Amino acid sequence: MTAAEPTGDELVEMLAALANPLRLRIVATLAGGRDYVSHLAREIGVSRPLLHMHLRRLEAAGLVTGTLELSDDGKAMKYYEVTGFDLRLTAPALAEAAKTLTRPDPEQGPGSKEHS
Amino acid sequence: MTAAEPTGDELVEMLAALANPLRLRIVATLAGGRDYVSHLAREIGVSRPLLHMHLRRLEAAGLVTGTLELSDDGKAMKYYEVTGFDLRLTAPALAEAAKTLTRPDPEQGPGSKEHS
DNA sequence: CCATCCTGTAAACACTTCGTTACAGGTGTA
DNA sequence: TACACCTGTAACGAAGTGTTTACAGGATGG
Repeated sequence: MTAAEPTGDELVEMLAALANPLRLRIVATLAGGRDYVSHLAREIGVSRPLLHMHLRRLEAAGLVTGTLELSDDGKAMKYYEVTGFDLRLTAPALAEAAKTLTRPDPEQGPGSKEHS
Repeated sequence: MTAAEPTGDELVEMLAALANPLRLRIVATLAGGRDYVSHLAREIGVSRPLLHMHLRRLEAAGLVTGTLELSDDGKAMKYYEVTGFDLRLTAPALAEAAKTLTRPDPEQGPGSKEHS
């Protein structure tokens, strides 16, 4: 497997996703086995809408994946599980990743607010 | 040396410090050698006050260290350099770190806004 | 039909973060 | 004196983030 190194932008997104106590706990809990949203919310002790938002961020960063499945009694249940990520954070590694950063300063889409 | 694993809270702080394009670039630049604030600001292309703020965050997270030195012509110059951090981010490692999390939900200081 | 379980999303608010501008001081040199 | 460096910090606005509450639907079982 040996996942390819992420780009600078992807790395920032991953780090931002993990840089939150609640999201860190979500990943930690999922590391113990897959689970569906409502149950996971009860397990951790947060509201479902809140968990839903955090899971979206974690999934966007590629740290977890969700699959919609049907239970025996026909309910639609979304199961999440952790991906096999493996990041190494050292100064040289970060220097390498920084080479592929595309947004050093917040630049928005073209044609929005050009001055003279 | 083999730095001891940080606590969950410390890990979150480190990740939050690195989860920013500009700060990532700062660490990347310092990985190439120590530098003082004003020069580093010109190098990267940001204002000094802004760089100052980011350096404080990086230092608070233990990723860089700053030392105030006197140059040959007597100017006070603050040199920053990266520390020898080495973090491994995997699901099991995060699960281990999450055990030492002390702030699952944002709790602010006491006596601020108690209701009846 | 009503209750209970699952999903998703939008509105509103508090709070933090990011960035600029402006100011404070220090030293050494023309 | 004025200028060119260096440091630090406070004030302010813009933008992003985290959280709650409320609402939308679909499927099963009494």
